[in-house]
Amino acid sequence: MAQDRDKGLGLSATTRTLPIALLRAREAVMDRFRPLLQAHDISEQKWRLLRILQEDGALDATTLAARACVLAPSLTRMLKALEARGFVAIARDGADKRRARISLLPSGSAFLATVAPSSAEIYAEIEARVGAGRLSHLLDELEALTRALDKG
Amino acid sequence: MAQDRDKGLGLSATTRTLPIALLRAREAVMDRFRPLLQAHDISEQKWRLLRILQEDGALDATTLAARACVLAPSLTRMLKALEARGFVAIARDGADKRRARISLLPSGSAFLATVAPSSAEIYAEIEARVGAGRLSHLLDELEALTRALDKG
DNA sequence: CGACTTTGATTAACATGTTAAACAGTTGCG
DNA sequence: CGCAACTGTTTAACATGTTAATCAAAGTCG
Repeated sequence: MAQDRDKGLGLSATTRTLPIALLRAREAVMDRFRPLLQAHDISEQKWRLLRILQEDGALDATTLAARACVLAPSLTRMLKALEARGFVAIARDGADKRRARISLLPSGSAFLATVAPSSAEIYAEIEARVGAGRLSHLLDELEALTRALDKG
Repeated sequence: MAQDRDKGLGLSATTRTLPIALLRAREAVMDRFRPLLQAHDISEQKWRLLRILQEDGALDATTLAARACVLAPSLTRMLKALEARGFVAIARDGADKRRARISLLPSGSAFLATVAPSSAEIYAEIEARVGAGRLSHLLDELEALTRALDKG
């Protein structure tokens, strides 16, 4: 939109650019969750891995990395930690021995069950603050944006 | 929204949660900018610092960190690199010697001018793909979300 | 079959995120 | 004034992001 642009460089005002607006919004959201995750000694990224595994079942490393939005090297390191904690198992695929098959162990599942209620509570608080309809609409728009940019 | 919830833990589907949706959207956007920033040997975060300084003028470290969404320790390290490259100057405030005053140098300004056209071009491509009205609306909603969560 | 390419995962090296601690400068108050 | 609390920045230590390089296992093609 023309009114978002400055005169000098043809760039939008920083508050009206997707990279910064998305970053600030995400920080505002995560600030609400960080105390909970910290209390349970789990990072935001590892929590994401557990959530994806719980939702999709066992996955190979590449798929898990893509769904959780982490890069392969980060995944390797985090999986070691989650394995050491007894939350996941890492096995080699029988058919293709390059592939790692990551699965959620019972104690990982139990951990999810422990933290989930507080997490849902925080999310409900956010939903109440923003408005359920508005939040749902925003998620739709974010999904549309992602799809519009993802390929092509 | 009820249909976003699973039966087991009371958590929303990962694709319908703000943290992951915002992360994926941001990744999709940044994937478009990364090649440009890489070609000019500047990180996404340092580019943000330069943009904020250009927009707001000289700032103290705390304010700059808040606007650019970086933490103080990261800022310290990045400013050293930007100072070494001749893009910014770091001076002590006269009145309060604890405060660092960060200002954009001419060569930093020139660098911004060099990269800006390509950046604007990429942003225009995104705008065309998503739709200008839709994008503007999304930015409004993101700003509203951030404000709704930022304090209280 | 054997050399070449490709693929999935890991390792390496460095930048940034993140929390806690240190440190100097400032403020408040007896 | 002098000491205690506080503030802005830096340092330290470790986790994660990021790219390039490595490695083993599959696939390709002669």
